[in-house]
Order: sequence, then C-alpha cells, then structure tokens
Amino acid sequence: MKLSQRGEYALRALLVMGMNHGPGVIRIKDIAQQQNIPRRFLEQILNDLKSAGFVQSKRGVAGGYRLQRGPGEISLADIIRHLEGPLAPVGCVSVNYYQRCSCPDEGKCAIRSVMQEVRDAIVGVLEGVTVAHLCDRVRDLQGPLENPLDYVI
Amino acid sequence: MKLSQRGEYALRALLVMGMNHGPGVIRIKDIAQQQNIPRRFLEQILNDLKSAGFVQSKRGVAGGYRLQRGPGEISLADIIRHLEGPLAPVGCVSVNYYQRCSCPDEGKCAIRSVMQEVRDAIVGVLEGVTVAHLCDRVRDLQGPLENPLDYVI
DNA sequence: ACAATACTTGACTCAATCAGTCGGGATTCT
DNA sequence: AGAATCCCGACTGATTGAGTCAAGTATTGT
Repeated sequence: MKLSQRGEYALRALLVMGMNHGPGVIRIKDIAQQQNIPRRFLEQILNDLKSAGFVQSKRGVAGGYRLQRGPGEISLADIIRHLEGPLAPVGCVSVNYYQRCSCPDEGKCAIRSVMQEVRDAIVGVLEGVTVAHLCDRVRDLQGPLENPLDYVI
Repeated sequence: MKLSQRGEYALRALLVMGMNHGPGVIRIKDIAQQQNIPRRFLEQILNDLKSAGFVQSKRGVAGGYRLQRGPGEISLADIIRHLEGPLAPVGCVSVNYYQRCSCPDEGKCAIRSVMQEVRDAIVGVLEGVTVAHLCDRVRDLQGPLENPLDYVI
C-alpha cells in the first residue's frame, strides 16, 4: 500500500470534517486554505468522496461539505481502499480486489504466503482506525491548547 | 508498499537461486523458462540485483548466476527496499528513504502516527523473512514430493 | 429578481513510472 | 575459432499521478 498525494489530501480533508463534525458544513475553500491543498484538486477529490458516500454536500451560498456517516463509522481501510485500490502488496492476496497471478498453484506459493502476512498486518492497523480515532489522536498529540480551534492537522 | 511485476520476478528468481544454492551457477535462461519470465526483462533485473550485491555472476559458456551471500542473510525487506524504494506508505515515516512532508509539525500529525504503525507492521513481517525462510516455506507447502527436484515456485 | 457564492462535471496537460524489447559488445569454455 | 552466456544502454508504448481549466447548475441573501 502506497499513499498518493491525492490520498493524503483526502485523509486530511476528512480529518478536518471530523474535527468539526456537526449539523453544519465546511467550505471547500476553507479546507484548501487550512491544509494547503490546491483548491481545484481538492474539489475533484471531495467529489469522489461524495459519490463514494463518505461525505455529503450542500450547494449555494452557505454551502460546503460534511461527513455523511459519523466519524466513528468510517475506517481508514475503507477510505484508502476506495482511493488507492488494494491494500495488499499483490493482487493475489487482496480480498476486495483479488486478481489471480501467474504462479501455477497459489496455495503452494511461498511468496504469496508472506505477502498474505503483510496484507494482514496492514489491514489489521487500518481497519482498526476510524476518523474518530484520528480526531482523538490529534487532541492527544497536541495536548491542551490555548484556543480550542487552533489545532493543526 | 506495492510489489511491482519487476519486484515479483526478482523474488521468484532469488527463490530459485536459494533453492539451488551451492557452488555452481544457474543460467538466466533456465530461471526465465521455469518461472515464465521474459528473458530480456529478467536480464535487466538480475543485473540490478548484481550491482546491489545480492547475486554474483559468471560469464561465458558455463556461466550464470548465484546468490552472493547465504540465503539466510538476505531479508525480503532488503530486497524490496532496493527494488521498490520505501516500504513505508508515506515518505515521512520511512527510515531508509525519509522525506519530509508538508505538514507543519510531524510530531503532532495524527495521520503520520497511524502510517508509522502501518510501516512498523510491514517492516516487522519483511525484516523477519529471509530467502532461506522462503525456501523452507516452499518445502513445507509442497509437502513430500515424489521427485525432490519437482518443486514449483 | 438577481448577483454572488459554491459545488459539479468532464476534458485536458505534463511528467514520471512500468513493463518490456532490442542491438550489439565482452567473456569464457571447448 | 566459435558457440554459449552474461553485459549494457537506448528505446517504446501504455498507464498513472498531480494538477488545471472552463463552463456549467443550485442556493440564498438583499
């Protein structure tokens, strides 16, 4: 699994939305400025996240984006799978994006059995972390802030 | 970490050399045929593995390749790092290929802290497996064979 | 009503990487 | 000498990554 720039931007944007989760929406422009993400590119990314059901949007003057489900219900594994494809290092051990490889018998392939372990290790971490967990980490790592809105992501 | 075709071919070739480890060499052509790897491409790959010190070669009529160090001294982590670059999903948590990212304070970055865990999980598996371990797995997985030279990789 | 604000959609560019291919050169064994 | 084998650099064609851009459509404050 390799996280592209696009993927990193997406996570950062989702984290901002997680930290500000509530009934209201956040403008694309604000996220872009706060996180130093090219605005046009972020539009594209949020659009993608929207059609995947991670966020919802509101148009017009007071428009913006917010998380569709609660931050505790979105795992990093889900997000990254949607954005980057397989978490596994090779297709033949991927559960969600399985792709047969050229070896004659997968059950007897030693390389595959190692890659299986790598996959499980990656998925183990990523399935266990939700956007809500990420928000907790932000608060933990940054300790008590003077201004509670001053957090940095 | 994503394993490219090139990387998979390299592992397969090293595994063949591990299974046949001894004073003699193996011809590129034989590896290519046995493993269904385009010969010219494999030449390129083995050349790379040679300049990295994983294998050594002998030219001329009875020429070929063999492992330079013992199969127990080459970890998959070493091989893949050389072939594919960083094992870590993002540069800012890579030990061997560190690259600063754009966030203002890495120590306080929640995403980074998760990616750190992913990296550790991947490295944990890959540092622990050597070519010799892979050979053991081949033998385990394939059980007792009629002809001891009949193994498949 | 209507202008301003924001999201929406699809096409487009530019550079880098991947997966090979190819031609010919250098060595070594017989 | 001649065949087998590795050695090396250049080349190609397809795909992906990171953005950019233009012209929409929807919403709302005044």
